[in-house]
Amino acid sequence: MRILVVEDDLDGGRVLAKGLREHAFAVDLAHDGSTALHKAFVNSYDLIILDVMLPGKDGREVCSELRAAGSSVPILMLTARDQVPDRISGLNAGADDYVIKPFDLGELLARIHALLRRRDRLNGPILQVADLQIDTHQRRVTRAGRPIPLTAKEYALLEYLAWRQGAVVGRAEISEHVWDENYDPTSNLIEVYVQRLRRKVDYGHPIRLIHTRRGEGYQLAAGQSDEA
Amino acid sequence: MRILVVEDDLDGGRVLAKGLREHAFAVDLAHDGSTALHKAFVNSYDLIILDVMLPGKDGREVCSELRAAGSSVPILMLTARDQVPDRISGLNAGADDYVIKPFDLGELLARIHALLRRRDRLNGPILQVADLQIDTHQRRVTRAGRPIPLTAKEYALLEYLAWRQGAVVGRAEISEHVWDENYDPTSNLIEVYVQRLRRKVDYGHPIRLIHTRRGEGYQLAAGQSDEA
DNA sequence: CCTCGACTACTAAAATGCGCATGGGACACT
DNA sequence: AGTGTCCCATGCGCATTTTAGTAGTCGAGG
Repeated sequence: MRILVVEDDLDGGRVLAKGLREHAFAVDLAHDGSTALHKAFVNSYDLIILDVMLPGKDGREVCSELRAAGSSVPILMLTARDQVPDRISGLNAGADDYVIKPFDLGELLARIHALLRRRDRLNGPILQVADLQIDTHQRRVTRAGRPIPLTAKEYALLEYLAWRQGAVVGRAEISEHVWDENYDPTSNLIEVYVQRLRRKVDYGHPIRLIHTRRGEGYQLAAGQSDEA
Repeated sequence: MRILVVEDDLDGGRVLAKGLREHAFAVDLAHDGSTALHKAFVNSYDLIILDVMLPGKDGREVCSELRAAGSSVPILMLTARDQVPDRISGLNAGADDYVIKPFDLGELLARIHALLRRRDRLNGPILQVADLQIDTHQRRVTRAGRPIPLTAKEYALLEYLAWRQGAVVGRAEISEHVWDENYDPTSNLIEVYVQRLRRKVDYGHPIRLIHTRRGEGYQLAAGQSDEA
């Protein structure tokens, strides 16, 4: 899941980005409203975290411009404690939720997941593909009841594939959602990580879940006969 | 919504079928694995409810054979309470969910709706030409229920023809959409790929779907008028 | 009805480049 | 310093794509 963090405080932004990356999000940063809008239009984010206080265009303006442009990306606003009216105007501008600074990372993550879930119309935090279960809250993966330890990137990739389960997912889509704007399309990172996931997820199981569609992309699904 | 119930206990099956019909499902019954497989191939169900305990082929076998044949129909397994390992092996065989017998009809209905909802969320637009079906998300093609494996280019060509089904599609249009700007118009690539598609799609079927319009292009359609 | 030329079908071999595997290096955090 | 994750680079096998060549079909005009 790829997130855009818009925050004028450089350090604050970096700290937040790091925290999110540890929880398997791909994070881009923007430090002012115009940059934020530009990035939001160019890339496809799954969520945008928007500080109200920004140089130039403030958060509410960014938000309403996005909505005016027809974007339905979930937006989470950050507001300072003493600016209570900001909450109201933020929601008015089209934000989906707000969090008061200073915030606890755990709470922020909970709100993020709630927004993502709402968008996906998922009923719960568990993604399931055959006997593979992914708890998106705890970031825990099990297959046939056995826990599978994954690194942040491995998890991010698996979760994205699971979120689009059944569909053939192209490399461009994967890099868009699992990596950030610095992804180098000539690298073979995706293949490397798919291979790592296979070792951990598919090894020793009768049916494979991660399928290669040569020339098209990858697919996470239960039933795939590779020939016929 | 059409459901296949596979249950060897005649009374149990009838009771379940009645309960489902009261909730507006169309229900077919099968009492053993082979019949179930046959019905599943001939008809297209929206969901299959599969008892693990069956005479002859058991539920897991039916399940994995369906998956091996490329079917992606949602499968809900019924397992007895004391056969806990069945849950695992059921999911292993490619089932999407399981319910423990004896079950409450309300709970079963909830699971059914959850699976159907998931399918709706995940299933993309399906192109259909006579008995040829193209799932554009899974990139899977079936004719008369049988999966047809295609390479990336073959699929791209077929999807484009299907997208413009009925119309006569010229070579220029095909090369524009299926190949890139470097396409060499003196090559016979299109003819080669049309030929490959015919082998896979039309061979062994009474009606041809891929038609040549001499001097004009090609056409994907069920019944073509042979004059001009 | 036959012939001819243009268009299309089919086959097979050559070339391309995708995806897999693996190991080592950069970087950060302990 | 040590551990682990992420990223980069190389080489290879092989499915797919492409090229090329021959056989076959169609339809109009003689």
